[in-house]
Amino acid sequence: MDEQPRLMHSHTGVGMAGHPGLPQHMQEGNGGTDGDGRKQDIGDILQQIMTITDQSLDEAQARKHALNCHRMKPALFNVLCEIKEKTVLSIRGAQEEEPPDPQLMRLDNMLLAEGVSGPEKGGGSAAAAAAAAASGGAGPDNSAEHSDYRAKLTQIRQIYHTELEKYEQACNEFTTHVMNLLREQSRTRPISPKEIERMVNIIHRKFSSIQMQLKQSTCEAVMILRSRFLDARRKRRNFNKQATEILNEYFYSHLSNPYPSEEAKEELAKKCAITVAQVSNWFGNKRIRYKKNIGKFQEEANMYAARTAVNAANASSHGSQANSPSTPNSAGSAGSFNMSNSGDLFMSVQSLNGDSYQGAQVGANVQSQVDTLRHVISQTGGYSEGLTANQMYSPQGINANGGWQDAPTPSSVTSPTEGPGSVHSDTSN
DNA sequence: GCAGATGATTCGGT
DNA sequence: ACCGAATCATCTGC
Repeated sequence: MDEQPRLMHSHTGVGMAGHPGLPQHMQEGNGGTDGDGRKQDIGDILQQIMTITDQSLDEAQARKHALNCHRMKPALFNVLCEIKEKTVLSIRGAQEEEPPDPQLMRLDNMLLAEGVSGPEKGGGSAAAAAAAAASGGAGPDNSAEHSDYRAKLTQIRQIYHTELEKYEQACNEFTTHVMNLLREQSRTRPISPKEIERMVNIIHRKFSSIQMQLKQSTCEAVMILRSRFLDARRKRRNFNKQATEILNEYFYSHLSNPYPSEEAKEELAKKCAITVAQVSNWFGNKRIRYKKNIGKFQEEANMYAARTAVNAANASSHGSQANSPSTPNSAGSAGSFNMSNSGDLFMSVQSLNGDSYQGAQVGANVQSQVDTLRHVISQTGGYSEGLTANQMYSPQGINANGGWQDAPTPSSVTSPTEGPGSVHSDTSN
C-alpha cells in the first residue's frame, strides 16, 4: 500500500491517459493492454469512489483499503491532483491579498487611544483625564472617580487581553490540528502545501473576525464606561453644608451687589472646595431664585445677616476684623476671606488697588452694609420697631426693573444706621 | 412616590 | 465673556 503523502508539488508533468505526460504506470495498464480495458478500469474505480459514501462505515473502510491498494490508484491520484490544482488556480486570485479592513483599523486605533491595547500606561489615566476635562469641572471626589474609571478600564483591558490570548491559542491549536489533518489526508486525497497554507489563512481570517468581534465589544464596553463616567460627573450633587453657608454668607452680605469678582470667586471656590464655575453657577442660580421669590428667602437672609453682624460685632469687640468674604471686585487675599472692611476701608482698598473708582460699586457695598445692619437691628429689636418683615429686609438691591441696583448712592444710607452703626461699623460687606 | 430644592446646562441678550 | 432666564436632572425630606 502506498502510504507516501501525495503532495502535488511532487507530481509535475502528470496528465490524463492518452495525453502527453500521462504517467508511465497508467499507460502500462494491466493485463488488458487496450484502451477500452483501461477506461473500464478507471470507470470502475471512479464508480467505487462515487458510491463510497452510500456504504456503511465498514464497507467504506474495506472499499477504501481496496482502492488504496489498487494498482491504478497512484496514477488516478496524480490526475486528480492536477485537475484540482488547475481548478484551484482559477479561483485563487479572488481571495488573496485583501486590503486591511478599515473597521478593524478603527477599532485598533480606538483601543490604542483608550489604553486598552498597546503598552500599559497607567490604565488609561490619560483617557480618564480627557473625559474629566470634557465634562468641564472637577469636584472634590475627582480623584476617586478617576481611580474608579482607571480600575474599570484596567479590568476591561485584562479581560480583553485574556480573551485575545485565548483566541490566539485556540487559533494556533486549531491551525495545527487542521494542518496535521490535512497532511494526514494528503495521503489519500490531493492536497497541496499551498492549499494547506490557504486553509490556514482561512482559519486565521475566521479567528480574526472573532477577534474583531472581541475588539468591537471591548470598544463598546469602553464607550459605555466612558459615558457612564461622564454621566457620573454630570450628576448633580449637593454642596456640603459648610460650602453652602460660605456661599450664602457671601451672597447675603453682598446682597446689594451679589456679583463676586473673579478673585472672590476663586476664594470662595477654594473655601468651598468647588470650582470657580460652580461658584458662578451657584451665584447665577441664587440671584435668579432670590429675585424670583424674595419672600421665601427672607428668613434665610435674616439669619445670615444676623450671623454676619454678630461675627462682625465679636470681631470688633476683639479688636479684629470680621471673617467675611471679600467685597466684590476687591483684590483677593490668600487663604481667607478676611477682606471685609468698613465702607471707608473698602474705598481705600479700591483706591489702593488702582481700580477705576466706581461710586456705584461703593454705593452698593455701603448699601449692603445697611442691609445687614437693618437686619441685625431688627433681629435684636433695637431699631426696627414698626417695620414689617418685608420692610425689615427689603430687597434694596433690586431695582424697579427687577434688576440688581447697580448704583445706589452712598447718600441713600439713612441715618438710623448711625446710632448702632458704631457697634456694627465693621459689618462686612 | 411626590413636591420642593438645587446644581448644571442651554440659549439669547448685552 | 458674563448674565438672566428657562429648563433639565437629580437630590432630599416627607
